[in-house]
Amino acid sequence: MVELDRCEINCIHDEAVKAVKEALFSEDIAISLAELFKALGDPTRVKILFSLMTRELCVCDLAAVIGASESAVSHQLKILRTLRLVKFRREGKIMFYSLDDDHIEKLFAQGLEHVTE
Amino acid sequence: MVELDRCEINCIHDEAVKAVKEALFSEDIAISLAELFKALGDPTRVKILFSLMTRELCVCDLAAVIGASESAVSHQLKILRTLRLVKFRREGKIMFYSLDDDHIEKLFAQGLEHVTE
DNA sequence: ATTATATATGAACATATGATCATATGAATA
DNA sequence: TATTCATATGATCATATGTTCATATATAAT
Repeated sequence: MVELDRCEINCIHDEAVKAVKEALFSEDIAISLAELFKALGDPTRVKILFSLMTRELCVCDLAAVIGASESAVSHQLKILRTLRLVKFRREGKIMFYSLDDDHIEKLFAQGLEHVTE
Repeated sequence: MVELDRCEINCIHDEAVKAVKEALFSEDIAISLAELFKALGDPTRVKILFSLMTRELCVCDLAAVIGASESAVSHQLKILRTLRLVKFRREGKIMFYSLDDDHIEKLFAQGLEHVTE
């Protein structure tokens, strides 16, 4: 608040701030977006999601593929489920997980472009 | 390790694990990808980046637009700079920040699709 | 019914993160 | 060159995060 006052007098470019503020999406959307990206922001979850891009897998297989404990994988799957990034179906004792939609593929493709360029 | 042994006997679908393991990218890439997404996984940084999609802005303007302290913005800009998500140019005392490439726009577009559907 | 198996969940712990405050830097101006 | 201003940085602290271990649940098999 105090800083805003000082700033308005000295440095702020008023029209720029006003214009950008109007274009800025809502707090809610910013938080949702951040939550989505945060879910993708962990190596274990990245590996889980990338593994599921090939085919559906059970928790045990996922753990073996990415080299993590089944408990750790299960915990991370819960986060991915909450954000509707993965879905699952039960077959007896086994839960098969798969990607919930194709957004992840596209996000990964974009992300890889940035990372590998 | 112990769990792997137990698992191999009981639950693992060997060919599936083998196939997916081969398709899986390297540990390094997984970590880089996670770092990129993690950088996008914070409301303050999301707002900064989205603001910069409209036009270049100085630290002071950014702080005013998103309603955060200039110090907080500066700290976050450092993270974004490290990951080559933003670039900057100096004009006297003022630093103007802008997006470093167009990947962020595409990532945001994809992310918004998921979040708002 | 009892046991085994696949997965889920809760508690605990170490580490990471983001904001704030104080201070430092670097450029313009008096 | 002394001061002011815009930004950067370091320290600190409260909170969040991810793993592990122990335990619970749900299904299948005996």
